[in-house]
Amino acid sequence: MKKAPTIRDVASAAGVSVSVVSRVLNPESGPVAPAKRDMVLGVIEELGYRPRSAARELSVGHTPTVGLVVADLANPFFAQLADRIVWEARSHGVQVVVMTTQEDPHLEADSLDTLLDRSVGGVIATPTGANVEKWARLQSLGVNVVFVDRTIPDLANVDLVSIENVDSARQATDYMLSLGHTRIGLISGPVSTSTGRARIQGYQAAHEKHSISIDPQLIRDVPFRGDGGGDAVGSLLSLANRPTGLIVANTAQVQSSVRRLVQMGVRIPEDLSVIVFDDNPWTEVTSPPLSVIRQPISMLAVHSLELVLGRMNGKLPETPRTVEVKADFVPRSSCAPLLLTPTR
Amino acid sequence: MKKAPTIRDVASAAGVSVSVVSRVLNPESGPVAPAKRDMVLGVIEELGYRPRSAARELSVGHTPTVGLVVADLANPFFAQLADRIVWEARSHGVQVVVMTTQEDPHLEADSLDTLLDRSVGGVIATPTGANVEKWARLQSLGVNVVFVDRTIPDLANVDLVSIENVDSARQATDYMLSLGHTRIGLISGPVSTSTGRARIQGYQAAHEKHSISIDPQLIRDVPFRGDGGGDAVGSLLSLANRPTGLIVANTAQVQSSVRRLVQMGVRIPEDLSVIVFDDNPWTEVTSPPLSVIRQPISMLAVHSLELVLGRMNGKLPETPRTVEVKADFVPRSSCAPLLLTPTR
DNA sequence: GACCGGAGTGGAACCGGTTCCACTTTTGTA
DNA sequence: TACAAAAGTGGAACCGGTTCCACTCCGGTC
Repeated sequence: MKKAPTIRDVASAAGVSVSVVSRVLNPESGPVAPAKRDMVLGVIEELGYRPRSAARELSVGHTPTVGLVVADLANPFFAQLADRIVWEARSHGVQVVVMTTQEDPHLEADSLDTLLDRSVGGVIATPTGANVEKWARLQSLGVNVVFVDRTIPDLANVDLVSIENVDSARQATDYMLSLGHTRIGLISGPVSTSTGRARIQGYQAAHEKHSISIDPQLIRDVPFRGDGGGDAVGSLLSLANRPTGLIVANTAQVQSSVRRLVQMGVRIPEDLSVIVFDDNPWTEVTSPPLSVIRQPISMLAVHSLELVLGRMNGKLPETPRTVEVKADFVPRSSCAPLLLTPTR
Repeated sequence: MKKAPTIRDVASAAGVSVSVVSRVLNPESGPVAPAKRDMVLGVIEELGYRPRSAARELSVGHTPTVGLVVADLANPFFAQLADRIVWEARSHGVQVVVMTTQEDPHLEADSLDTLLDRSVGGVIATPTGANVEKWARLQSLGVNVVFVDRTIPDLANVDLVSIENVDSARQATDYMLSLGHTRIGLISGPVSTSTGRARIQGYQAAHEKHSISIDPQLIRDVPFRGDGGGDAVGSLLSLANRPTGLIVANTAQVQSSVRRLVQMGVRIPEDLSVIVFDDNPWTEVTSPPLSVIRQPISMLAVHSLELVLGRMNGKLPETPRTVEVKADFVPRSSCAPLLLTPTR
């Protein structure tokens, strides 16, 4: 366990000053004679020297690091998002510190403090919806914030990358209505979240277009954590006038909801047509394969990283941006026309 | 965008020296008069002061940060592992920098360099199997390395946390043999990985116990990336004397393998009994639900973090540890006795 | 009443980079 | 040939913490 060489070791081994070595390391910071440059590079190679990022960070005041604050890595949607962001960041030479909130505002607040201590240049987050003042403080200290998937409407000056939530829900609902279903259950995220509200709105819009009134009992906004999806399924299917279609618009509850359907022995699509928000690879191997709203996760990752890096380089206009990417509706065999659905 | 207060701001606002403030921050580093302590804490609170971790890191030489080098967050197994580790680390006040290798030794090498620059105190990793000298160098610079899930036998002095791979594979194979199957396909990870080898070994051990010889054609070691699982399924099922059982012991290829089975219209368990390595929640909602080897992911996370933190605090004996945790075999309805399997 | 030891405090060096500035050498131009 | 501008270099301050050390008070003990 020997200690790593420092810039001064390199300088003295190469017979130059530390300034020269530093300029070799950061070419744009000043000129170096080509011959000397090669020589220094040789010494660096030979000694296996690597600059310590803490030292650099201390003197320049910030790091090429972004914080990623995500609800839950065990949810495949967030896991894939994180995967893409980490990947994309690396290709830009940027590091990612991943934190999870488990949807708990308290933990979220902790995470933000920690990221502040690390003086990250930017944060990409799926906010819980709380901690408004904390987010604002973060921004006032110069940390660039980009929300992805969801947002907090009360917070000004935040970039947002999301899918077209209203439209996606509208499209899924529209499809079911066109198949003749008139009683469609909706399991959404909490109305305290922007995605929850938007998807309910899309659901309503489709009904309006078809001039079909909505039974409020059919809309269930459930928390992301826990087993609310399964419970909602149970409760929806025990309604006197039970729905013939179901849209699960809460990615975190898809698994729970589907499991309950299987446990209850519900036949899909004979008893119930189903569409879920999630392009989880497993949706293809259930029987039948599920119709899904496919979220373009790579696009979300690319855009959010681009935004946060753009802000960090100051290469973006002041005004906050909202990027909405299209989500595809992928029909599979979990939906059938109402005519084929026998009434119980 | 005002700049954050420093320790000197706090000191002058409180009318004390920076030493005192520092001692308030790190109580074990020296005495402070109780009255003064409270006063300084008040000023800290009032100014919203937070110590910058870069400065501390620079002077103490290391950070309470561990690097997590994982193959692929899009794989639910690793995603859950990462989730648990990040979670567990937070409760110890430790940060986690997550990197992914996508099973590429080149990217793995990059990741290690980066972690070195960050002077992390420890690394938890699922190694690709390459970069032996790089790992050794990391250790020689005082970075504690804990491998999880897999290991590199050539590398001495590394802690390892894994499931009982040999035994798990043996158990799964044994179960199938007891059902009367004699031709059991095995899709494992590459033999260049410790898990690949161990699981094949367990498969062989079970056969020996039952005095059944193995047709080498039935063992397919496929890469983690790509679609090797699906291809292996196709090829196994087109053998003249096709297997009546299949064990997928490559977590990354379960999804691909199962998808191919579905696409080919293979009836489970009538045509083929199936066991997979993965306790992915989705295995319960396929039809039929799949028999699985359930990896105790939380245990893996807890142990690996405990090991790496223990090493960082120097509270562990020198000798490397190997922790093997039991993996449960969970029988579901994807396996049937051979008698019920019609011969084609 | 002199002496000792420990609590409490401040000064300043240090960690390993970056960068400003002053200085010397080269190059280019009139 | 003379002189200005540019290229190249080294010294030293600085970023914001930690920690060693010297120093001043105390109270307690013979």
